Amino acid sequence: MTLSEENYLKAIYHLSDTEGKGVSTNKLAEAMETKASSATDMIKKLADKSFVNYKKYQGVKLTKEGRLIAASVVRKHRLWEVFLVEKLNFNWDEVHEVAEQLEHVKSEKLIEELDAYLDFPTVDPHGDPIPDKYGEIQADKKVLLSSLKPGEKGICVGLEDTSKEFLQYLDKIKISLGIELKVLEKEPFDNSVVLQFNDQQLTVSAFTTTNIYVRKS
Amino acid sequence: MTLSEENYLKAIYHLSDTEGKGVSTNKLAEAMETKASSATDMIKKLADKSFVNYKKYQGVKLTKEGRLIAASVVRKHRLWEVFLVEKLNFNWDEVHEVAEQLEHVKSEKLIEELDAYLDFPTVDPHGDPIPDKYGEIQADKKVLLSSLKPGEKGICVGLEDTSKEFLQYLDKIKISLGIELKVLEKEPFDNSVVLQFNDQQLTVSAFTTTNIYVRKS
DNA sequence: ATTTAAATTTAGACAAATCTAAAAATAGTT
DNA sequence: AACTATTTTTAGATTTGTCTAAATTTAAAT
Ligand SMILES: [Mn+2]
Ligand SMILES: [Mn+2]
Ligand SMILES: [Mn+2]
Ligand SMILES: [Mn+2]
Repeated sequence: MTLSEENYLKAIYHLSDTEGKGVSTNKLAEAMETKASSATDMIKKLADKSFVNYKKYQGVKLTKEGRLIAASVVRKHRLWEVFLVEKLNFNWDEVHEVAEQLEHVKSEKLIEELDAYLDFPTVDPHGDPIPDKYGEIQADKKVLLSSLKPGEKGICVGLEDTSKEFLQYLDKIKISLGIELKVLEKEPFDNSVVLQFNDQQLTVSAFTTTNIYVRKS
Repeated sequence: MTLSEENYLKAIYHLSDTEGKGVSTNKLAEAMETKASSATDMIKKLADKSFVNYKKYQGVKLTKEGRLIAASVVRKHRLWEVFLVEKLNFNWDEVHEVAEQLEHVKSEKLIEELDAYLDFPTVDPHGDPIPDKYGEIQADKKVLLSSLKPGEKGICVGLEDTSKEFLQYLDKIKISLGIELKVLEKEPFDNSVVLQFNDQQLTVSAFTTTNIYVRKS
């Protein structure tokens, strides 16, 4: 596995929705910040190695083998993110670039020992689940904050958008994983929401409520 | 800096003796496990970027800038080796291959935080010094075990050969860094040496005594 | 059912890092 | 000093991953 192959498999993994449709060449190229022709080239190579199933013009789907490799890269990425935050004083908006590099280090022992050293975490610093060594993730019944009705409460357990900008915004308004959010009011006009948490009230935009996952409480 | 450029600079760094002579193309190619023609190609590229001084047929020398980059890679390599041994239960003969990968991860914060997390170690698990962030290493007045005369004692502080085989041999005979070795006898015939340590006596070969560094005690 | 637009693939080129084989330079030896 | 052996460089080819531009296929719209 080359670095590039791993990154493409990871991108296909993230773009694969649960429905049966394959990932389109354009979507893949966009995710990889490259051109569609380059994506086509790589798709062919991955298909040759039978990490993906590919029919011309029909998009790609991961094979069982390809999905395992992709999940293993995601596992490493997220374990390293935990390490950076828990042990090396990184903030949650600083870990991604470094984890992008660390996820490609090859050593079975390294990742298993790291997992143990971190006490077998199940989620990364952004609330995303960490696949086990067989590529399995235990699904969490989380819902978007925007789905809560006024009066309902939920614990913040994850994010849809994990961009640096959004993470820094959440830092600023003091929303972090584990915090309990109560929906006080919804403004039908623009779908903004008044939240209560930490003994304060704050109005947030529809963007914010559709990018935060909660477990109802 | 590409991965390949970093590895070549590191190889030149390790091959540079204190005398003024440059590193020969053949020596460099051998160290990189590649062909001389490939080494020449890379030397030209590094010279273009002024990381080395190069005159055809005269070998290469690192410039100040090249030496700093090489030292930084060595610093990362050795810090990661410490991490693997101290935190992740690696043995000293298992760390090198993984450190070869980790040394190329780019993040100023990562390496400085790792350094602090490890409590600013000065040597790696094999006793090799860790350059500081400016590429400086404080030289240790260590001598080869073979230079001790019968009756003299020394603390084991480093190794010349850090191959897996030698490390595993040292594990087997229970010699590790920090242990005190006393030379009881030298056999002129084959330069084998009778050592006393840990309340036991053991005869070791000339190879062993010329690949262990001690600080006289 | 054509025509137009969008998505996708192909063809050909390029940079990085490597190789083999051949040429050139240096070092060692008579 | 001339010849030989070794070292080093050059020339040309190869692989990987990328690009642009053109051709092809599919989807959408008359
Ligand atoms: Mn990430
Ligand atoms: Mn994450
Ligand atoms: Mn090492
Ligand atoms: Mn070492």
